Amino acid sequence: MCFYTDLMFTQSEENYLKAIFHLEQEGEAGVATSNLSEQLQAKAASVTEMIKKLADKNLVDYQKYYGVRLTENGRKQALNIVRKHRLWELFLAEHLGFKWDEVHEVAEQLEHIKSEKLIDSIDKLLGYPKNDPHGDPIPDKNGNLEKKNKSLLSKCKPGDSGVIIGVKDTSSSFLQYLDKQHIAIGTKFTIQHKEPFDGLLDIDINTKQLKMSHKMAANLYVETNESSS
Amino acid sequence: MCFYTDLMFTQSEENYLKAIFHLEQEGEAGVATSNLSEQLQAKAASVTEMIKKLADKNLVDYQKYYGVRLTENGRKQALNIVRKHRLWELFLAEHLGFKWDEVHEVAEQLEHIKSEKLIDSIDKLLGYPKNDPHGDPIPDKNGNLEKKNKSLLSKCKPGDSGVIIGVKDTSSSFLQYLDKQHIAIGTKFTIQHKEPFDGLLDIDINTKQLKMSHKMAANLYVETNESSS
DNA sequence: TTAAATTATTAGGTTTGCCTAAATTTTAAT
DNA sequence: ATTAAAATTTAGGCAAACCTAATAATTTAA
Repeated sequence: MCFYTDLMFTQSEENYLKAIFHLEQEGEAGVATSNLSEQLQAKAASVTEMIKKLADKNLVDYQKYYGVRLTENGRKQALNIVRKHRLWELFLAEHLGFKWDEVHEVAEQLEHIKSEKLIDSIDKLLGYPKNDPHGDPIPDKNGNLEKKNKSLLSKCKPGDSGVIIGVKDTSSSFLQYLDKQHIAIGTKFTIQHKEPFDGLLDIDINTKQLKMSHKMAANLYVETNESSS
Repeated sequence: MCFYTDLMFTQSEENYLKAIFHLEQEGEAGVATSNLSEQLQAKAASVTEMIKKLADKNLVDYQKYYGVRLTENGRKQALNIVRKHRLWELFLAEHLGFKWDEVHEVAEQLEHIKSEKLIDSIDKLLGYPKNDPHGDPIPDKNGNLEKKNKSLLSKCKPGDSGVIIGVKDTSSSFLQYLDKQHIAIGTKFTIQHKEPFDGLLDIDINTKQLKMSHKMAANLYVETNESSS
């Protein structure tokens, strides 16, 4: 029984909306079938099929062969799912002792629970938080998403200092690697030296001096007070 | 990806297991297709079909035309779902301010989330509780279900006193009616008089004298110190 | 600019879980 | 004991969401 004029969506539809949203965030205007196919671990043919369904429901604009974009309504729905996902992640971390590399998988399931009261209560319990355990912003109830101007640590220059505010790669292996190095959201750093050849950084972090690979730096979002130069 | 030799079940399969479990509790040895059909709001033909699938997976013993019973493994799985349902109900009530008539619907969804760590954490957070908000016992991790000897208030005789320990009907309307009368789990009572004609009770409850219909009394589980008679 | 390679779509299948209608078995009543 | 009623199962379909294989459009590169 569904009392809403506002339709409800299947888990699969929700996953598509979320995937399109994330790929749009990555820059492309017009998300390609192949990218969705990869993101969703489904064959391209399946993606085309679902895209058509979403287009029929006015959740996406679709032009054959030229990819897909969220409509305003589609974006609103996607943001709501992202909101739920990130709130659940934070709940798991803060109230149930999950580590930041453990929250994603379970949140993938919890995000599909249909109860406005439930998610609003979780939001309240958490104190209307702004960011999830990976530093990603949590959309508010109205779909407003804070757009912090974050940059990648790999773009910083010697002399720059700042704070880690997020991770790009959220894989368990990367997050556990960060744990091992005691790097977390909020950790402060100063760049001492950057090797021109391979981008290897000498970086002050946690009162220690560390050699950080370019690959690692390219997966850390930072907020900097740029050095005067 | 499923790492368990122990299979995982679809939501629908889980709902069937749970429904069979509940109907077995109601007494019948051999749950009828028609009862499952009613409980699950599905047509009898659909039930027969699913029963066969569960029988193939050794979750139920099935004899055509003579109903279905859980196997030992089926019972174990059913208890696990019941456990999750009741823990979620209590979590919603205790940590998110849900009223006892609001918890069931959401728990119906949450019970299907697949994460042992999640439910164990909730269990721990709640302090390994023994009962859900309706007074029903919560199976432990090993599938042990406390079997309290509860009886119905409607079976009590004048002079009996005791405590409300559970509700049989868990519909919103009944639960809200109880709220209105300030009757809850733990509420004490003494029966003053019982009308032979229609079972209407004069009952001391909440320091007030109340007329309680037989129908209402037949939906309240109690623990009594029977009057010496 | 045209052919080859890549990408996307269509066509036709599969599985799950539901349905209706028809056939069968059990149960109840005379 | 027989028949009518009720319950159950079988048979055949449908929609969702996936798949493979074949076809078509676009892009790239010679």
